[in-house]
Amino acid sequence: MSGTKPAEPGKRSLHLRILDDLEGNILSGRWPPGHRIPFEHELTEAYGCSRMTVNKALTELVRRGLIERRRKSGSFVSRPQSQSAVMEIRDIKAEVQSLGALYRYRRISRAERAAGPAERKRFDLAAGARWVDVVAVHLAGPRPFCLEERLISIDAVPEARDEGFEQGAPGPWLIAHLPWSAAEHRISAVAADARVATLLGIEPNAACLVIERRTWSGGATVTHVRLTYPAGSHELVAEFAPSQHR
Amino acid sequence: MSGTKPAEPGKRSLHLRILDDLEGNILSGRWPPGHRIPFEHELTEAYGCSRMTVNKALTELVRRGLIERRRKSGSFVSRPQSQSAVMEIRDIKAEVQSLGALYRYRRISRAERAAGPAERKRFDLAAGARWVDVVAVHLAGPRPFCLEERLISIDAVPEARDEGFEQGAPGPWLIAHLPWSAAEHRISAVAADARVATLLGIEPNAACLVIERRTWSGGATVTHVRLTYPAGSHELVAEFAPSQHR
DNA sequence: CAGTGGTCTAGACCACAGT
DNA sequence: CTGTGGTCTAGACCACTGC
Repeated sequence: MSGTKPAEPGKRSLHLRILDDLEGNILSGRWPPGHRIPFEHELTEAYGCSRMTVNKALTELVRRGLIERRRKSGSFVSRPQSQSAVMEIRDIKAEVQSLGALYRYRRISRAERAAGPAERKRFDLAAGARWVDVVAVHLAGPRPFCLEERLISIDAVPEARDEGFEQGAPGPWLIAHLPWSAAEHRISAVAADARVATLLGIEPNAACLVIERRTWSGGATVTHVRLTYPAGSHELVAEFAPSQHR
Repeated sequence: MSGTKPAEPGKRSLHLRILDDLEGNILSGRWPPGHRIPFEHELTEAYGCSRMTVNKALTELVRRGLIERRRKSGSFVSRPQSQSAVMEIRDIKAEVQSLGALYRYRRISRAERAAGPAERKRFDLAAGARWVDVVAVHLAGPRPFCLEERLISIDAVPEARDEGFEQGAPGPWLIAHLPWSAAEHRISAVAADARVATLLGIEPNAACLVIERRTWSGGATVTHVRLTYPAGSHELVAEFAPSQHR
């Protein structure tokens, strides 16, 4: 009377198929943040399986941070957490303030322009793609702390057209306007060129830490940011403990 | 007839307790890599619960990479994978070779010495703790690629006493001799001082990327390494996609 | 109070790898 | 063939929370 559904040959197990389906709906944006996903008993019916099976998929989505669950209310698509939970790249404002310094933000320039051919290739953009191109400096007290060079795809985030980014940095603004996305970080050291040295108030050729983050969703780049920190002002820390059940 | 064990108040759920117990045995080293952990039916008996419950804990251990399971044979403690699966910090040799260059390794010095007071404090070491202190250069073709400054705790890895590290780098050697451990990375940019500049064949004050990795197990630091790359020779890449079921 | 998720059971069939 | 893990079922009781 029990022990059925032995997983047909060549097929992934049922709970993985359910997981893929749900995750697909979330990552594609079909189910935006805040959306209530079907109840367990509804999924049970839809897939013709027992509750434990759908529960396994839903539990995994919780672990991945894609949904949050509340008794009596249901399960809801989470809002993407700031940047990346893996490598703690926090909000620059919070970082400066945690150093005990006064945080200030100064926009240097903002332009709207077409993506060049090299950019289109590097960032998987369609022909005719356009950027909002922002340059800004984050300050800790009197000293420049970090130079931000930001590109935002107008196709992906059309609201960026109406934003001057004069008062607030693009990063926090984007978090509220971005769908679920993947990110890639590149971290390197460079010698400051003349322009960067001027903007950061350091000597030309001084050592800098550069963090580039490319964020994309559904194949195309959504935003790209290059953060340049004078040597010594910033350290990236990542801890990899084998376990940390919150 | 069913529906028992409602999780006593104040207690974590049973599968989490089982998970903690097993994980404790692995991370403490009581169950070394390769050790066969109890079969599901044995755990079922030991905890007086159903198979699904122990399976939930074991499945989570697989997900965390702490065990591997083979039908008919059982479940075994995994060997710690090279460095960190999260941030791809690969073997330096492999990295150089993937650039198409000839890899060479040159040990500069090796010493055995007591840890200083500052080190003991920073690294949670007992009084009288001793290091094996190795300095070496990794080369890509004719050019220095990376400077390695390595400390190995003799208490944690006594076999290091018998190793000269003249032929092979400490990193690969350690992977075979280390128990499960946690790691913390610090990434920063620095200007090369005179000594580093000489060893790497670059100008003094040239920009360098520095990766420091501290590895510890059971409270005390096992090894600490500082890798210094000339700017441009090395980039750290980390991708954070929301999903990647292997 | 009622509906949802959180957890658990006591089985079951199957695939797979050692013997 | 046998023993292990992989998966699934059809229930169950409980805790929490919104109404």
